[in-house]
Amino acid sequence: MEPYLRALKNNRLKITPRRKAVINLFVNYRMRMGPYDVYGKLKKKLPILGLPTVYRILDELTKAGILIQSLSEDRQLRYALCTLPDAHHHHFTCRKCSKIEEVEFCNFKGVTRFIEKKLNAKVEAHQLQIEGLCSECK
Amino acid sequence: MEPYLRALKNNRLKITPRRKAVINLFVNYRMRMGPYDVYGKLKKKLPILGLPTVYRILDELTKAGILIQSLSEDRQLRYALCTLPDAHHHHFTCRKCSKIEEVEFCNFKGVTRFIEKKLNAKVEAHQLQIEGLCSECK
DNA sequence: CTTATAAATAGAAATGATTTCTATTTATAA
DNA sequence: TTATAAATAGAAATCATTTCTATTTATAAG
Repeated sequence: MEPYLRALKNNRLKITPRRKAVINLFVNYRMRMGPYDVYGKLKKKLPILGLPTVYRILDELTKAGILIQSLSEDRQLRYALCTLPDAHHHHFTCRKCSKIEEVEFCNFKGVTRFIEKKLNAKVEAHQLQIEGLCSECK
Repeated sequence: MEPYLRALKNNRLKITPRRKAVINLFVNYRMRMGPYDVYGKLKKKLPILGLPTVYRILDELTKAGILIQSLSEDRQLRYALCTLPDAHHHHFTCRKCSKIEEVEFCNFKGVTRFIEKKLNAKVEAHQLQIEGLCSECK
């Protein structure tokens, strides 16, 4: 918990009960959740809570490097705790339980070389979504 | 044009003026476009045209393998003509002119091996978005 | 410990993409 | 030519997300 609170401070974000509750939720549920999931789970403990607040907090925590975003199949954003905030990496999402695991491996150089040579283009960014079944669900 | 009309027939889709117009648009504009772009461009020639029709046609043409989908930064779907309907491949999108180019290269095996070994998971699908500047825009 | 201030929040309302629904029209196969 | 299922328009509904405004709160300075 402490490193996350430190991250809040580093990003000039006040430590509020709502933000702490959101972080706690992700620490406890190590899966990806969308704004409405978070809202639903927190509403029990914090009856006075607005959905726009959840949207905003998820966005702020992402900018602070505490959460990462991933696109779900319905094109809505889901969030999960990021434990590798600094290194370039990808994420594996379990299609059954929604668990997110970090993948510290990227062999994107080959594709980049191919594109820059064959298409004579400049590659600026890439985003990889990997899905499947985690060790428990398969 | 003929191969696309054949693809319509193969998918039991009637050859209608609207569908032909959408295909024609993508043949002429070799860039990615969203439903509203398509609607705007076609509305000039076909004043009687509904936006839901455009949404539906784009979806049908995608299922028929005539178009491919790509997610734009705002998480909305964009479409482009697919000239490699059968082979697994990825797409490069120019950030400036929206042109889509097909990338006949995929070195996903390395990542898959890494994940299946390290996480003991089963990889079922991957989706790669590559962006940058095309040869003309860079 | 107060207090001042900017930041954070609730709740209502607006926005905007996408889908649904129903009546009408149309492509096409017989 | 005609019957039929498929396609379409246009209005309306849906639903995620954002904006707005008044109120509350974290926190830094005294």
